[in-house]
Amino acid sequence: MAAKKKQPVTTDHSTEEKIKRAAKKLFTQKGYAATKTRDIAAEAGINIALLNYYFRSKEKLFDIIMLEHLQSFVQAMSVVMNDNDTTLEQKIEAFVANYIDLLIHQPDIPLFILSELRQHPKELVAKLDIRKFLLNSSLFKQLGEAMQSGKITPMHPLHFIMNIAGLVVFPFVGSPILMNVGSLKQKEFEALMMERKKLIPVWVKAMMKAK
Amino acid sequence: MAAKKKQPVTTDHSTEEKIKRAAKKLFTQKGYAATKTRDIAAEAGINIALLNYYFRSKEKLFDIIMLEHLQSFVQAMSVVMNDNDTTLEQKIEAFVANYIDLLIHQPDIPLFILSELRQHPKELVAKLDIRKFLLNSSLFKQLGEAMQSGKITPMHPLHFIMNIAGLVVFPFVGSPILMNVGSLKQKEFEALMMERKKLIPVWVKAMMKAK
DNA sequence: GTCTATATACGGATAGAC
DNA sequence: GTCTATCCGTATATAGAC
Repeated sequence: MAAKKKQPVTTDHSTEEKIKRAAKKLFTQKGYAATKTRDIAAEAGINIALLNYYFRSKEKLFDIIMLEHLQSFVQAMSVVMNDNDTTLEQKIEAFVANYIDLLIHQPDIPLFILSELRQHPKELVAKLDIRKFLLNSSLFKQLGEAMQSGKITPMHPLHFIMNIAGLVVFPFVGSPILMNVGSLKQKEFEALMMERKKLIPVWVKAMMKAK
Repeated sequence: MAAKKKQPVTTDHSTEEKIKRAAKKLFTQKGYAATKTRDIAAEAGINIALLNYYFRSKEKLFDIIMLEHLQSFVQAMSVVMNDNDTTLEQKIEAFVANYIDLLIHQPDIPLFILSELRQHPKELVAKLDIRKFLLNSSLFKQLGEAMQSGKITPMHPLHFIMNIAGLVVFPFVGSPILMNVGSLKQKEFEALMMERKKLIPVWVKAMMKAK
C-alpha cells in the first residue's frame, strides 16, 4: 500500500514504465477488449509473464491506465474552475484552451473514456465525484449569478456544459470522419483546432445571450 | 448477389432477422471485440451454428450491422440537405430535429460508429462518400452564399459542421457522465434533449453572426 | 433449417529455470 | 527481474445427425 515515489515521468526507462506506456497506447487506441496482453508485451519489448509479474492481470493494468486518463482530464478543469481571480469569460477561454491543447496531443482519450466507461460504470467515476466538484466551483457560482442578473439567458446549467464540451471535444471524437469529409491532413486538422481556441469562446458568449 | 426483397422491417420474425436484431443490439452496445457470437446466439434464442449458417462469420455479420447504421445516419441528413424549397435556417432546424429524434431512440449509435470506425477504416466510409454528397448539397451552396453576402461570418465550413454535430451528438455520446453530473434520470435527460431541438438552431444562428 | 458435438485457435495467466 | 514452456478456459467456426 506504500505510495510509489516516482520521478519527472518523461524519462523513466524502467520496465514497469515501458509496460505502462505500451498499455496506455494500445488500450487508448483500441479499447480493453480489442487489446491483447500479447500486443502490449510486444509493444513494450518484453513478454507476457513480465506483464503479469508487474501488474498481476490485464484488468488491473487497465484500471491504472483509466484512472490516469480520468485524472488528467479532471485536473485540466479543476485548475481553471476554481480560480477566484478570473471572470466567467476568462474561465471559458482558459478551459477551452486547456482542453484543446490536451486533446491535440492525446486525441484518443475522449473516445476511450466514453466508450469504456459506458460498459464498465466503474466506481472510479463515482469516486472522482465530478458532480460536487462542479457544483462547488467558482465557475458554477458565476454562471448562476450571470443568469440571475439577466446578463445571460437562463437555462439548465447542463446545457452550458454540453455546449462547451460538444464544441471542444466532439471534433476530436469525430476526427476520422471530419478529416475525410474535409479532405484534411492531420496538420490541417490541428490548425483548425487551434483556430477554435479563439472561436469557441466567442461563439459561447453569443450563444448565452441568444434569444 | 440477388437483392433481397424484404418486408416492412418491424415485424419480421424470421430467424435471420432475429439474429440480426440480436447482433445489432449487442454490437452497438459493446462493440465488435467485446461481443461474443455466443452472446448473440443466446440473445436471439438460437445457437452459434445457426448464426454461421446464415451469416458465414462474425465479421460479415458485423459489416452488415455497421452498414445499416451508417445508412440510417446518412439518410437522416440527405433528406434535409437537398430540399430546394427550404432556407438555410429551416434546414438547420430540420437537421437538428431529425437527429435528436433518431438519437433519443438509438442513443448508442454514434459512439458505436465513431469507435469502431477509428480502428477499421473500412472502405464502407469511402463508398458512402459523404464528402461529395455534402459539397453538392443545396445546404452547402446556401452556406457559401450566406458567407459571401456577409449575412454570416466567414469561416471554414467544417467549423459549421463540427459545431452542429457537436451540439447535437455529443450529449448522447457523453450521456452517462452528463447524467451523473446532473443527477438526471433517463426521462429527464431526454427532456433536456427535446429542449435542445428548439435551442440549438437559435444558438447556431447566434454563433454564425458572432464577432 | 436447426441442433449437438467437436475441431482448432487464441488469449490470459502461471510454473519454474536462469 | 526476465525468460521459455505450458496450462486451461474461451471463442469462432464446422461436421454431421436429425
